[in-house]
Amino acid sequence: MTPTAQDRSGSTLARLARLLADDTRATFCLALLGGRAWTASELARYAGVAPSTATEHLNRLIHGGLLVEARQGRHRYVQLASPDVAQLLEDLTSHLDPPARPGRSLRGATASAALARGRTCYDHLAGRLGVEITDAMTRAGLLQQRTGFALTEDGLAWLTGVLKVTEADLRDTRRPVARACLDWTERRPHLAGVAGARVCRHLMAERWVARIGSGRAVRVTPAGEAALSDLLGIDPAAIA
Amino acid sequence: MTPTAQDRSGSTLARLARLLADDTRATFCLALLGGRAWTASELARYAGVAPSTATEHLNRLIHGGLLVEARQGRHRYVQLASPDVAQLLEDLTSHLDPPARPGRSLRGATASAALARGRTCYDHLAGRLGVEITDAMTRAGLLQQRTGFALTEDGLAWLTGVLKVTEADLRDTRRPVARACLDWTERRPHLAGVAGARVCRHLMAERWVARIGSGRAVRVTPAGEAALSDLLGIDPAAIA
DNA sequence: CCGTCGGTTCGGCCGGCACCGAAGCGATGC
DNA sequence: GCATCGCTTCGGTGCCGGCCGAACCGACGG
Repeated sequence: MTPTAQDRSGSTLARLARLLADDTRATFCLALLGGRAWTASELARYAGVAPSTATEHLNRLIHGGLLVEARQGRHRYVQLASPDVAQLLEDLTSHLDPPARPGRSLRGATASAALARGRTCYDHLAGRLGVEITDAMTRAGLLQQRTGFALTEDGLAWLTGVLKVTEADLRDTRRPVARACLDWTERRPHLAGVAGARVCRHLMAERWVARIGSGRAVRVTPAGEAALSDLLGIDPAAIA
Repeated sequence: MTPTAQDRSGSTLARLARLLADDTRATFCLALLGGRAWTASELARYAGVAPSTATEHLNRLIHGGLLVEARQGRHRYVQLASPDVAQLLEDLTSHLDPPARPGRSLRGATASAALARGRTCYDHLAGRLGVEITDAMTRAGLLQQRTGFALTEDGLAWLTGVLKVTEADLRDTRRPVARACLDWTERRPHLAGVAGARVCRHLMAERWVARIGSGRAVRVTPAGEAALSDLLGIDPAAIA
């Protein structure tokens, strides 16, 4: 026990936690976890606070390094500062209490059902869709989760061959190639990291999955159902 | 944008963050991240608050599910509730600002130097020692970090053969066998998960590493230097 | 050029909460 | 038995920060 020599890290941890310790700011961050940039007033309306209140919160989040802004004309666009921040938020949400299934109103129920079915998690896919793709890749021997979480050699070849991802594109960033992201609704791991981002980008580019409205939710297109069934043997019913 | 249908998750995230959003509570949690159980007054003295204040904080942390208590006579021992909570704290600390090298007083400098050299991170090893072991295992082909983070087949055999860990002991828990834990001082990944815990337990049991005092810091014994050099080819100078 | 709109600044209000000291309580030890 | 010790409970205090509305500013559009 070192009475006086306690490292100053407790207070820096507290400072970080304080940024997320408010309902409104937490709501902002989770909305931004979808990966898109939002304007200040969009967020204000979404969270149900006055514009002036939203301004103060955004200032704190930006100053704290969680968000970055891009001003365009009279608009102030904000988004998560980096994949690092996105991972931080994923980590936190994966430790939250059970998702609380019900869903009160019909609107709420259908909206959260859509999120549970498929959504973006910053730059990769999550929800039942994300888990299903991960499981299919594991069954196909492209991914192994027995002694950790990593692509196999076949998986690496699949990414470069089938998805046309270059080796350099996978490698020269400081992020891990593949990591597990624990799904908040499914309580199961799904593929994140650079590989997860590339899979998501490819599926979006081919229009196999598309965003629903402006939120985080995504749906699989008819062409996507066929392609996923073809590429990974995913039963369309599993992701319907 | 769904004005009213925002999922209630923002407020549960905020509730979790609020538990860590206070200097004193954060200091408690980081102290407990060492893995040992502390009494209430130890923590109070360590954080520099009155016993009554510590009681209130502990109640909140326990009620919030981060800590569990064990009462023995007039003592109240607390520790982290689960490896899950430990991982949550690791995740958070790995996203903190740079460690701020200096270290003002001599006492503070030597104490934090000891922590940087080697420490426990709940149930596995961290600091330069943890990173060095991880790197050595990677060089020896026991671990691969190229396409993710996982033990190799050789690594699995090494654990069961050399470290006498049974397959069942590695498998039948819900935790991943191997995962990366980003080191706060080194900014590099080191081995966590069940495998990390077993390596740490084995090294402690053989008295190759030993705790320094009652905190998180550990040191390598002379026997440990020889064993690590022998088993993994680690240069004693690298972990001195 | 003036109206509108997105965003910001400022003042003021209010609730929550971190802290302490004093008093109380059960366990321990002499 | 009494003194001590670890912990808890309870009042009281003070501060921090989340919220709003009103006024303001700059960008845009007719």
